[in-house]
Amino acid sequence: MINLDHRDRRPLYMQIISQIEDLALHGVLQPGQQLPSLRSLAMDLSINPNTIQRAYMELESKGVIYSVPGKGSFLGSDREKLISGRREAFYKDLAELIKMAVALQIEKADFLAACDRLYSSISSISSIPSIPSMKAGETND
Amino acid sequence: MINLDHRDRRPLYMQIISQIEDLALHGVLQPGQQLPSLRSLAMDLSINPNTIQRAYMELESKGVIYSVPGKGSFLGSDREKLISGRREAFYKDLAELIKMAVALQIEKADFLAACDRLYSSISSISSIPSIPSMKAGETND
DNA sequence: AAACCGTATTAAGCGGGTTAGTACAGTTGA
DNA sequence: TCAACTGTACTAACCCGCTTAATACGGTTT
Repeated sequence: MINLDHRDRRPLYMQIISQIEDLALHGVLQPGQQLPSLRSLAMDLSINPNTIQRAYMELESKGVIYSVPGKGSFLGSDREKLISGRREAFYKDLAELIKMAVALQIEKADFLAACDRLYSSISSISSIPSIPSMKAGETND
Repeated sequence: MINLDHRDRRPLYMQIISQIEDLALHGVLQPGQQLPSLRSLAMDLSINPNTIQRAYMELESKGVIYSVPGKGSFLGSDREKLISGRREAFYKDLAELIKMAVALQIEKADFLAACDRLYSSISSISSIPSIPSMKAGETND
């Protein structure tokens, strides 16, 4: 469900945060759905529970998930807010990237053509997956 | 000449590296031009000479600058290589960003329109400066 | 010779990230 | 009720990358 990349400069807890957000964005995680427990996910990833706790804590403060002592942690219900937040960050990154394009003297037409081409090839690959959904049976509700 | 940003997550030596590369790309630094000495730049930025040393060392290993013991450090002569290296990184970043756009379900047309608009506004602001070029005879400061 | 230059090395400190261990309270199901 | 979960909280220790500090050496310039 979650993959940690040790070549990634970002700390583990940040990787976990963004990957859970990604799963929520792609619909692999559904609103209200229970997340793995601190300890089980920690064991799963072979890292310390405290690291998961930190990720969950920040996810909760961002309003992405909510936790109930004794029960578990669950995905929040506002996917829209998550998307809008991500879009904000996205356009900020885009502006930074275009600054770089200008500095590199990449012509506008060339840049737009590259965007066009890349968008097509990428969108054809990463079609939205049709939700696996965890083991049927006693999952929460 | 160089500004360090303590809010920047990147370490000082990396900020120095990229800023010197930027200066070279924009032509503020000319091929063969002498860079500030380790100690003077360190004093200028109020940091330790070893940090400058590390930045210069990596810049040299990247072929951006070359150093002559007893003389100083100088900008290399291959601006083209620098640009092509940057472009490579640029298109890699662009691909990453577009992946994000697809994930955020930003329509291709909207994305391209945003690129168009942003490019125009950014390029109009950051027109390439017509090289100040320091006073002849005097090395930098 | 003096004042620069880059290079090299060792030691220390700092801070963020991570681990480890423990403890406590709420929930759940047998 | 008891056992096994859950999240929460806290402290101590550790690792590691970054940075500082203090030297030392050899080349260049005037």
